[in-house]
Amino acid sequence: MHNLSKHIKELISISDEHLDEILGKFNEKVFQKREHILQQDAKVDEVYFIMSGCVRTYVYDLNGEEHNITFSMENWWFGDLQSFIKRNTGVYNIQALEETKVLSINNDNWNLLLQEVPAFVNYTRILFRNTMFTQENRILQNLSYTAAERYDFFLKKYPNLSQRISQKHIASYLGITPEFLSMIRRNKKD
Amino acid sequence: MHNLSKHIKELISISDEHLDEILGKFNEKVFQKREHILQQDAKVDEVYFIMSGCVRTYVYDLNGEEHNITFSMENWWFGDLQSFIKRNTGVYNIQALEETKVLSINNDNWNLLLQEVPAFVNYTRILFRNTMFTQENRILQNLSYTAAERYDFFLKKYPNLSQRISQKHIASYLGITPEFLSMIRRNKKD
DNA sequence: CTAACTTCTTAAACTACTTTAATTTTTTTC
DNA sequence: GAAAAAAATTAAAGTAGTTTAAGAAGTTAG
Repeated sequence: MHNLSKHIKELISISDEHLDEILGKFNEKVFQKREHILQQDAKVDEVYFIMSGCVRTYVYDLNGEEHNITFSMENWWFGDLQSFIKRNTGVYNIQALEETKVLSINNDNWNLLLQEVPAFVNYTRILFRNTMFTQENRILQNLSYTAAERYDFFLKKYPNLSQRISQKHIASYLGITPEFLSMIRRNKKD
Repeated sequence: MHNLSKHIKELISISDEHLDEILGKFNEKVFQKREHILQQDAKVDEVYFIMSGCVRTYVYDLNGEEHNITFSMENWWFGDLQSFIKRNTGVYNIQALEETKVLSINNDNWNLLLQEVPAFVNYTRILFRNTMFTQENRILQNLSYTAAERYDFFLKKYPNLSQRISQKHIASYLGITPEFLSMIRRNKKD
């Protein structure tokens, strides 16, 4: 449970009892490489904190093409939060890209913690806030920069991810084809 | 102060005393059409809730071109929240597109409310969460759809905004040139 | 260790979107 | 209410990114 307590303590101040109360609501799970953790239209009852490994969250567009919305790795949260909170069936697909160890929490326990542990309200508040900032920057980049520039930003922001994830998936995350990413990489060498 | 109390009550349950404590920390302000509310590199000490009117938030890219990141109108919050919270100078420019009446709250009062009114923590938590969801959907749309499709989504999501805001600004928000938006509109008529 | 499969690269033809520039329409200002 | 300024339209030429297709390199499974 070590990673998660560290993550919580980095964002808020909290007593050890409250921390234990939070940690007690989580279960450990392991997903194999290529295994699907969530599927579109399926029930969503959990969100996840990653201990080790890496996942991608993606959607299908109207032509049935996949688009990677986000990658998540060690010490990140992931899940279909919109569906989890609104109690709808899922809109995202989430797949493990490596063997991935997580801590999961279900909806009942999530709501219990929100009611009983004010520090958890504050922790998730800061989580949401930080995610909001990250997304704001991504929207800004998509509006303002070319694919080659966005690829450079990606490499700088997630230097180790680019070694762990196929270029096909990175291209999809950047909103371009794998062929065009390949061309960008060739041009960078000169 | 009516709009804001309504907005708060729609998102959380709260006592009248706590609501008054929150509302007491705000000031009314009016910005004229075309007036700048925030400028990049300037000090950011306030965030805003809109009573009436409409603003745009934009950045300059490396070529000095403007890009509209977001429009905000009645009953929405706006501001350079990243800079506000991190106590940095601003990265966004915000301009009133109409005469705009707002309630403003400064950083000291914001932090006071977070410390003294647990309901305010919860309220801002839900604000951040909803913004996160909106941004997630926008990223998804930018990855998956053509400019013409994104324009349709925009019209459906903000039907009245398109009458209040110039096409130049809508084009910038969609990440295309005004000329191309003009062509999209012409093709829609046939 | 080899076969089967998936990913990556290259290149040529194509399309969505941009750029430039000129004209028309709308809005602002005095 | 006329003059000036800003926004919208149109069209032609140009460019960033896609599509298609084929071969090379890397990964996975038996």
